[in-house]
Amino acid sequence: MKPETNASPDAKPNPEPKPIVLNAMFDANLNARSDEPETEEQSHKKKVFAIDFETYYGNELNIDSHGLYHYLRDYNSSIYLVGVFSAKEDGNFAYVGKPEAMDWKILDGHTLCAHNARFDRACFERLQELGIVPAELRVNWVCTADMVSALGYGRSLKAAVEGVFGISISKDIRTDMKDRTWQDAVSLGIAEELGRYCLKDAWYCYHLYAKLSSLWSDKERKLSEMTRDMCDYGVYVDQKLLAEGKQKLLRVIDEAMGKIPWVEDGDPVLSPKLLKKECNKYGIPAPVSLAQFSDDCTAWEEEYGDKYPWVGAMRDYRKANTLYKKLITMENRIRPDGTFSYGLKYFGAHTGRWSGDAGFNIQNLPRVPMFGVDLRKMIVPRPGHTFIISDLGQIEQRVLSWLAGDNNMMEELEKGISVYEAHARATMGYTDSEPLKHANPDLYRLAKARVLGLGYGAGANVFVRIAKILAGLDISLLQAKRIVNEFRASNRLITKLWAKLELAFNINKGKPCFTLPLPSGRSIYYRNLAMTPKGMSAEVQGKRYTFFGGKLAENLTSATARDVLGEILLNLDAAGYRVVMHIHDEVVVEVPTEKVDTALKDVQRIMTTTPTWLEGLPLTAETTTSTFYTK
DNA sequence: TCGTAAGGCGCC
DNA sequence: AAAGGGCGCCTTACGA
Repeated sequence: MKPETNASPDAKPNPEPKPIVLNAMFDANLNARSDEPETEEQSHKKKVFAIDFETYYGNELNIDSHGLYHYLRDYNSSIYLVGVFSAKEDGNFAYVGKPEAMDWKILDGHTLCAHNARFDRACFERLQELGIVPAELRVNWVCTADMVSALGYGRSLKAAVEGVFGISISKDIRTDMKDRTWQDAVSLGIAEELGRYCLKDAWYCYHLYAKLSSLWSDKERKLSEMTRDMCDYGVYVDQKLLAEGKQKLLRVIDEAMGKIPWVEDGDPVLSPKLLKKECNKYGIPAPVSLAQFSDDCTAWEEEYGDKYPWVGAMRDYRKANTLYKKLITMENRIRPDGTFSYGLKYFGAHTGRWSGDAGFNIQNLPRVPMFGVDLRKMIVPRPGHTFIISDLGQIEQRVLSWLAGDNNMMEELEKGISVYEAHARATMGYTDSEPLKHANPDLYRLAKARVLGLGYGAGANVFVRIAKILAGLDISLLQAKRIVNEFRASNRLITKLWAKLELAFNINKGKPCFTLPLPSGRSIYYRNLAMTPKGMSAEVQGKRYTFFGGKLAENLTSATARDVLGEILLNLDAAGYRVVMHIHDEVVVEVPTEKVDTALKDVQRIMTTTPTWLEGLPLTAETTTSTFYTK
C-alpha cells in the first residue's frame, strides 16, 4: 500500500482496496490479515489505526431514542463486530470479527481514527467496562467525520468517500441489519458480507485520514475533540422541575385536543386536510397557512377565532407537544449520576458553526417559559457547582463591519458605542451627544433592524418580514423599499464586500474548488462551481446551493464569528474551564461554586480578548453567574 | 411499510 | 436583475 503523497483535497481517487480474505466461519474468529503477518517490531512502529464498530439497532433501540449512553447499555444492546485497519509500506494490519478476539493491546498509545469517533469511542469504553478491551489501554481518538466536514465534504462516510475519492459505496447491508442481530446475519448468510463491509469502512476511514489530515489544523482537531468530550460530559438535570413541567404540558395538550373536533375520532391532530374539511362543514374559508406570523392566518383568527378555536388549539398543541417531547427525550437520557448527554455536531454547518444532533438540539431551546414551563431552568450545574453564562455582544454585526473594512465603526466600538448606534450616527443622520437607545428608541430600533437585516442583501419584501421579527417593527413595503435603497447607498463598504465576493466566486466558474480564506487562517471550500438557471451554484457539504454576493458575505461573517467563538473555547479550555454547552455566541461554563468569583472575571476576560488575527475589533460580552441555564 | 418532502417553529 | 443566512425536530402527507 503506497502512502498518499498528494495532499490536495481535490486530487484523484484512490484505488479500490485490496480484497481481504475473510474466514468463512465469521462467528468463530474473523482475524483476517492481508499480506504478511506482522512482526512485533513492526506493529510498534504503527501510529494510526482506523476502527469501525457494528452494533445492533432497530426501531425500539437506537441512539435517537435512548441517547448514546443507554443505547450501549440496554438489555438488547450488542457490539457484535469490529473492523480495524492500518496501512504501512511494509504491510497492512486488518482485523474484522468479534471484539473478544481482537488483539487490543497493539492499539495502546496510538491514534485511533473513526468516522463519528464519539460513537466508536463510546463502544470502545463500553467494551472496557465489560472487560473485553483492557481497561488500562489509552488511545488518541480522531474523528474523520469531523475532519471531512471541516474540509467542506459531506459528513457521512458515503458522501465523504464520494467527494474525496469519487467512489460510490453502498450502505445497503447496514440498512438491512436494522432490527437484526448478529445471529440473524449468520442465519441469513450475510455475515461475511457484513464483515467485509465493516472492514472496508475502516479502510475508507483510514485513507480519508491519510489523505486529508495535513489540511486539518491542530486547533480544529482540538475543537473536534473538545466537542466530543463536552457532549459526553453532559449537563445535570433538575428532575423535579422536569416532572412538574411534563404534567403542566400534558394538561395543555389535553385541553387543546378537547377543542379540536376531529381528534375524537382518533384522527391526526395537526391535519391541515381535516381542518379544511371542518371549515367547509361550517361554510367558512380555511386559512391558507397556519403559521403564526402569516397575515392570512392572523386575519382568519381575528374573524373566526372566537367561534372556531381550532387553529389556536392546533397551535397550542403543536407548541406544547414539541416541548413535551423534548422533556421526554431529556428524561429518557438521564444517566445514573443525574446528568444527561446530548449530541452536537462539530462543523455541522458548512460555515463551521456547530449544529444539533441525535434527537435533542441544545441550540434551539425556548428562551422564555412556554405554558409556564421553563425548559432552560431544568438544566442546572452539578451539585457544588455554579454556571457562568456569557454571550458575545453583536458578534456577527461587528465582524461584518470589520470584514468590510469599516475603520470608523471600529473606533466607535472602541469608545463603547453599540453597533446599532454607531450605524445610526454614520448613516442615519443621528448627531446628538445622548445615547440613541434612550434619546430616540424608535430610531434605535430601526437602526437595529437595518444592521441585523440588511447586511446580507435582503430586499424590501424580506425586510418587511424580518424587521418585525428582529426589531418588532411594522413597516410598509413602500417604506421598506426606500430603506433598502438608502441603506445600500450609505453603506458602500458593505455593498463593496458583496461585489468583491461575488466577483471572486464568478472568476472560479468551472473550477473544482473555490477556496474562500478566512481571517483565522481557515478556509471555506465551495466545490464544482457551475452556472444554473437560478444563478451561480456550488457544492458545500456534498450538496448543491446557489450563491450570490450577500449570501457569501453572510457565510464569511458567520464563519469568522464562529472562529472567534472557537478561539474563546480553546482559551477557556487552556485556562482549565469546563464548558458544558455553547450556542453560536454564548458559552455555559460550570465551575466549583467556591471559585465562582475569580472564574467570573476570568471568563469575562477571555470572552473579550480579541484573537490576534482579528486585530482592531473590540469585543464585548455579558457574563453572569446562575444556578440554572437561562438567557 | 418504509423513506422523504413540506409546513411549522424553536434558536443564533 | 435580484437574492438575509445557518441549523434540527415535530407531525402529516404522499409515493415507491
